[in-house]
Amino acid sequence: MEIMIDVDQVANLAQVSRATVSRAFTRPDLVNAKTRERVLEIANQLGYQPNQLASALRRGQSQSIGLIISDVLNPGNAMLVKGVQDAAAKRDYTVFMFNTDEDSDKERKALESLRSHMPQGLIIMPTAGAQENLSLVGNLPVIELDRASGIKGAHTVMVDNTGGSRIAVQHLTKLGHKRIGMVAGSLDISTAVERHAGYQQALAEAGIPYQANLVQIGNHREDGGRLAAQNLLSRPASERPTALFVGNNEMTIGAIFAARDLGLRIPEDLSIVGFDDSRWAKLLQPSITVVAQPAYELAYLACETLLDRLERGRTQKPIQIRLATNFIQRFSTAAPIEEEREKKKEKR
Amino acid sequence: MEIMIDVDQVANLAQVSRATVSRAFTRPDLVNAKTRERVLEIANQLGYQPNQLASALRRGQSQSIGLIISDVLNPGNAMLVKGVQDAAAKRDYTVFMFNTDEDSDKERKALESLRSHMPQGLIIMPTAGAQENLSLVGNLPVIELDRASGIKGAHTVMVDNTGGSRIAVQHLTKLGHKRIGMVAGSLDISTAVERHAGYQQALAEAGIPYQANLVQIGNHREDGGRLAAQNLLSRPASERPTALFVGNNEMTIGAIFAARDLGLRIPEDLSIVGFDDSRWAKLLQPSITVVAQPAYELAYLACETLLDRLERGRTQKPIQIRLATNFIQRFSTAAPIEEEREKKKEKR
DNA sequence: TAATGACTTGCAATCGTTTGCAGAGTATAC
DNA sequence: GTATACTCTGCAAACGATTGCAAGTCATTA
Repeated sequence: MEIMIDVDQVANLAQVSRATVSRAFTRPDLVNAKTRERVLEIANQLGYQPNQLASALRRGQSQSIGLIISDVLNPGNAMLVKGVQDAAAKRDYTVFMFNTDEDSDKERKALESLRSHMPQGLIIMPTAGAQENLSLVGNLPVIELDRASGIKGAHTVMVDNTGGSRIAVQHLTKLGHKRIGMVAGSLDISTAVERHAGYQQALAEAGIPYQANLVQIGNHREDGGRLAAQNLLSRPASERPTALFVGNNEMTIGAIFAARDLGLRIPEDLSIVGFDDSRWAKLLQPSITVVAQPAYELAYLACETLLDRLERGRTQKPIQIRLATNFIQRFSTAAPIEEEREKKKEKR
Repeated sequence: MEIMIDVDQVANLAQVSRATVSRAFTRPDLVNAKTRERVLEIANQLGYQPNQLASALRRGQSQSIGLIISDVLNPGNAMLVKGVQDAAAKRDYTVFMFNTDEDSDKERKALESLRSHMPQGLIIMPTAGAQENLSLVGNLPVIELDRASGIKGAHTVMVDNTGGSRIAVQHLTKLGHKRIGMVAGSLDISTAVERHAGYQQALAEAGIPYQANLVQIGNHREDGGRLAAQNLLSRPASERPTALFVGNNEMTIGAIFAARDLGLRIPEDLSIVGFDDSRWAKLLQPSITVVAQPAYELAYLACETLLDRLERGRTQKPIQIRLATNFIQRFSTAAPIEEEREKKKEKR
């Protein structure tokens, strides 16, 4: 990399000034067609590429954006990363990625670090403390991805969590389930709140009273889901939920393990619906019914929206996009056993 | 972000020169304790942070490294990303990540784009065309992660693919399998070659002749694995392998589907061992026996190695690190059925 | 008292681009 | 032939930090 060649070298060989070389790249219309060709030809031969750092410094535009995500290890988030990267690459932007691991402090550090790189915009999946942290970035254009920080007037690109959850739980009520448990995420995260709301709506619609003790909060990870599900499933059969709606992919794994630990068969003894699709949901036997999110599209769209905004200038109204979720019925749900018995009685 | 404050603003308020402010941050020993404190105090109040771009430009050191990986969506790769990021963050380096999707052209583009950001080093999971592409980066310090590009004298940090595969296949031969198939990756990738070599070694040790037609090449993805496995498993029972060793995680999924399609029970009719551990390998019933890779550690180590090299200067000899794999025996393998019969005969 | 040295600080050049301004050259209109 | 417009190019000043060099202060030493 010590062999970097700069404008001057190209300029010398092409017998023009530094300025002309620069313009040949950035304002082709301003330079004579012949000279431009000559310059580009020589630049190409030498393998010249404008130094982004210098260019960004001078223009005050870095041609890069920041991406702050909670954890790449979650396959759903990896999708988000990919979507953003692809959209950015398509328009020749570079992305700086940081992981917060759901930790507000790491988020603040990431923002500080990011700031000194002069990104032109930011896509963030905010942690619970984002509201405060985001003041650090001044008036940098920000798009909140997947969740909302709660900042008023923020631009957001999210899925319809409430609607998705509602359909999932409707599916369960239609099967005849009356005691439907939920393993919810921590309620300081907007997605968790919305999914919980969808659960409540579907219950209400089915005329089933909401029982707070059927909702357990997990920590968004496998162990949290397992604990929460254990709590719900180890109750005596008459109080035990016959179906479980789980608020994200990792916790669904925990819930499945909990069911297995207790010897509950899926779907005979317990119906399960999870939020987020995944490799294993398709692969398991029985495969798991889920609310799938268009994660890639979501992220791609968020990035495009951000870049549009950067290039077309500020918009007056906050952008707030919601993408629909996709309910995928597989084989982890069935009518509850009591229900079966009642049907048999009726037939006689 | 338009509210960026620069050295001069701090300098003015602190009644010192620009130079002193800069030195207060970068060479604290060179400035009087009292002034330094005053400067830092004021800088802190204003929320001043040195502009990385300007700093990098002037010093010729960007405090950043590049990371080029084939695809974040593969959970194994996501681990690599996390490992590199964590190691880099710990030492205040920023990482530029690019995906190649195993496409040589994208790799070249990534390298070009990277170059203009003046990274100080590069960690790359090379594609098949990397040997050529890497000439683009001049003498930038590079570490090859997970695979080798084939460039002589390159620095590499990889796992012991051959040894790991050998143990996996030994496990199968010890169970009594004679016809062991392999779904291998494309042989222009070093890991695929090495894993295939381990397979051959284990067969040789068990006195089983190598049969080329028991080895099918897949494309590293699920569909490729499925096709390859279908080919092997749809043969008449007398020619069909009783066990399968699959070269990576995605293809293992394909192989499992292929087995299911053909109504083969695991492990009764078919034993399976995969390379790479994963969520679903633990979760499936039966859970899948695998060769696990220390992906996070591998990446962390690769990044540390690179940064050490950057800070301590060039090393004379190429660094070549191999980490051991971990064989995890689960429930997807068993003795072949013929073997069982023979045992019963012996008992009489 | 003058000289030596240690310790601080500031000046100004520099990193590689971009770009406002002005000047040179050519073409068009009167 | 002169005025006007237009096209193209170069000069030199930025962008925001770092750093070699020189100069200033002060204490110590001969």
